Amino acid sequence: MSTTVSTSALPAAAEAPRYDFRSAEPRWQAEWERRGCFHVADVPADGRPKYYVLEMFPYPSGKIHMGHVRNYTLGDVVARYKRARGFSVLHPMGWDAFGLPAENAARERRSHPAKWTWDNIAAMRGELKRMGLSLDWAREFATCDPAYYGHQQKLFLDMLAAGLVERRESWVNWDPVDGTVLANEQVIDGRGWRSGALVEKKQLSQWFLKITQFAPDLLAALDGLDRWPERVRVMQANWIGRSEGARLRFDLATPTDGIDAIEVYTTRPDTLFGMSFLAIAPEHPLAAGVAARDAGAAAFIAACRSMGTSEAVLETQEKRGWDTGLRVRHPFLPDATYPVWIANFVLMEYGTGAIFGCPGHDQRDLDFSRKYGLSVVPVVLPPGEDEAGFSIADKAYDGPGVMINSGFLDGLAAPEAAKAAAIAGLARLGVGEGVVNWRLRDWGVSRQRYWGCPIPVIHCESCGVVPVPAADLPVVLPDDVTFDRPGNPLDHHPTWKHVACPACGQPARRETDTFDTFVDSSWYFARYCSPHAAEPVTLAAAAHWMPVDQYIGGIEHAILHLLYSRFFTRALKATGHLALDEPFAGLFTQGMVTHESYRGEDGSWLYPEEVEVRADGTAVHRQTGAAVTVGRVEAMSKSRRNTVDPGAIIDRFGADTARWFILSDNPPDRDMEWTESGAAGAYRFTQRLFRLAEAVTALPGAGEVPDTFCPEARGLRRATHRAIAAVTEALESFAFNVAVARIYELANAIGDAERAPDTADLRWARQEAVEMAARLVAPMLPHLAEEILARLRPGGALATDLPWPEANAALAAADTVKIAVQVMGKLRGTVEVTPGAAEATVLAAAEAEPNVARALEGRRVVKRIYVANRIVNFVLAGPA
RNA sequence: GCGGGUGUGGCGAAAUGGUAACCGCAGGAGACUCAAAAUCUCCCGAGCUCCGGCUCUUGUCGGUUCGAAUCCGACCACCCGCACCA
Repeated sequence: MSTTVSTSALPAAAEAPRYDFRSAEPRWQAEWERRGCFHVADVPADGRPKYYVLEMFPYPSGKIHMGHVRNYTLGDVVARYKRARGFSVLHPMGWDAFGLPAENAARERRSHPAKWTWDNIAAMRGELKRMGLSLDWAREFATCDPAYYGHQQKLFLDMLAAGLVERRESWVNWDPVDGTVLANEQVIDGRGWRSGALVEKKQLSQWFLKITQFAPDLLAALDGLDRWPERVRVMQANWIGRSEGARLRFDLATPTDGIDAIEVYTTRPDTLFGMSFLAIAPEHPLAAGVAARDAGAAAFIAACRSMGTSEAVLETQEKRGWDTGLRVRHPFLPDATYPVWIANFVLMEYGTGAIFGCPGHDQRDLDFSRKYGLSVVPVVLPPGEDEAGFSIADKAYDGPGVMINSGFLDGLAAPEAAKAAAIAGLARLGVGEGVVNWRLRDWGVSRQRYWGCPIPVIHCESCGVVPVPAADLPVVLPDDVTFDRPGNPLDHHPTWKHVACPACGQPARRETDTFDTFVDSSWYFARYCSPHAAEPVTLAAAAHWMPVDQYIGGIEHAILHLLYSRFFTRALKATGHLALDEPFAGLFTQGMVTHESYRGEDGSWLYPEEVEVRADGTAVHRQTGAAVTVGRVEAMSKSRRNTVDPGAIIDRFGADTARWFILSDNPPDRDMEWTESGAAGAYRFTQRLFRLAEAVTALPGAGEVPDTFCPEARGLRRATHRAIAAVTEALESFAFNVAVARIYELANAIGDAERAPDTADLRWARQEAVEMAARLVAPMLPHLAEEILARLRPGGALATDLPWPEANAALAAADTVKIAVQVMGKLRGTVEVTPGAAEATVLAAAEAEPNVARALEGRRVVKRIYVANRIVNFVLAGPA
């Protein structure tokens, strides 16, 4: 016989639970709203210290998912806890509302992106409100509202005036069928993800925000972000990618097409004497000239261009090249010349788009040289090798050593000393210099889309690019657009783009590109400080609330969103809109929510609610009874159908249960597995806590604090005050699962006290314990906490408004402590003594413990270790 | 390849130099019940046991220490990020 642990084991609606969350949760949500509990002013005058809690705002897809529930639960616990600790807490919510899904929906369902988006927002707002989050809803905004994006246009124009914006040509992935630019991740196997058309590399004029201008500071300031996860800082540092090297010029033996030299960037100028070729990127200007004369070169370049940019292709791609026939002179060896190749592994976007090849000490260069029979000269001798016997086989050596075969560098230590000498040598000759290079590139923000913030400029034939005058902002998206043909609807609109030039009044053309949606999310945290202000950011409000004290979201935003926001904050400072550099003082990255996946006999994915999982781990289809294969536990995804709908969970168990299970399961930075049994267990606890509380509230009041307490009452008070201390510590350190465990212990202690004889002092202690339990769970189970406190103290303060309880250390202290007694590090017994007992007393008791005494018998004790209130260890002489 | 992380009962985990496994989930036994659900009680790392205890156990091997899940070194496995970055 197998029992089920599936949804059928859940309480039927017919049996009324004693704690009726269905009536309590909406009732308390309405009460909080009525009292304005979570509302704060833009610039508060109440003198309380501020705390800004922010969770990454959601994209309005139409439904919240478990990842949202986890994210907003974590943030809400922090917000409610900090509020109880006396902070004035800013905890806002809004919508990251621009983006492609709205346009796709428009194409597929003939629904307008605006309507689709606002409908989704309304639906998701309702779902979020059911979670009982302590949000200041008066601050809500959506980035697709001109009231928001108009300010964004102003910020852009100010950045433009400050020289932080540039218009320039750049290579993009172009989908010729959809008539739009694709992001790298939208190119799959060289084809557009939606049209399936072969993607072309095309040069387009695009707007760039000059994030590279801040690269040094964005890197250096990472050190100060001590409340950020180490791995996020490492990821950002890698992304910014600082490297030290040299830029140097190689003169062409014969100038060609008016070009007489090639500039190269290298991090290893010390290996210059090991050079055997020079390679340029297929997009390098010199390559175009070569291709014009050499059909083979032209064909090679064309092949590289169609190769695609996907990682999989790059990874497996063989190193290939084309000899241009040109030769360059070596800066240090005027008589030596080297061939110039076009190579598929040289990137135009990094460094100068040209490298010198040193096959002895770079694996790529070695692979290339072996393929085309180029020379390999070792110039760094590894420690312990002798010069005569050392040669390079199929493994380049990139470690430290001593310079050989390198003229004036011979004998120097590689890489550092030799690098410095080589750079000095290049500088002396006037052909190169030491430089710092960055991997970070400027941020291209132009998108050929409708559903985004219009870029507020006008193109005039005579005046060039003219900013839209501030008085004409916002530049509002037209409503009457069609999606019946490919390309950007803004560009197709009959009238929208035709305007008079603000400078000369002649007919001109509006910019029809819109911003990358990452722009929208790069300053929303600042707008929350004064969401209704006439200016984008109010300095006084931002000065009060910024930075965000605790930011919470997914690790998937570790680089782009967080880096862009850090850049934007600096850019806003440079344009006078903000007065700080770092937007997020503390960052927490949560793990994903996962679930088992299920497949039917025909291999199709099944939703969890279609499946009945038996206790032995096998599963069947609920309707058909057919066998179901239980698959891996994976991140919830629609395609695998291993999703659980938060709305359904809240219907069945209530918001508190969903919150409690999410918090209790494991540490919040790890992936958690959503299970039906775990959710049911959390539900049982909410009922149990309510029942324990009700048993106490049903008793007559216990009155004044008793003078003395019986041992049971003392024990309960000890459990209560220990729980206060432990839960406080756990919440401070984001160890919510530990906080939950300590609350279970307190509940167990309350349950034990129920079975002890009912004395007045125990009754008092039980009331104290129940009250404290309610206040300790309030950040996690806010509705249940209110319900319990309202019964315990009718007409009293809301749990939401009570200060955080203080533990009484004297009450938490134990009457006796159990001390472990070890002999040679092995546990042989325990002794119970009063806390702080004299060392001699404890040692005597330890030696007298029968099992310890037996272990000590006939042996000489050479050392007695005593750690107060913890442990005794006897060290014996000689062998056993 | 480089960088970061993780590894503890059947499962999620706790303990960050001092009695390994708190708390929960799953499981087992019992109470209540005509019965079930709910609830409550007890058991629950492995092996041995003369029932006093003993031995083993935190990925593996070594080291430091009176004492190591915890600190150090080497290795193994898995996860994540980055990458022809010159």
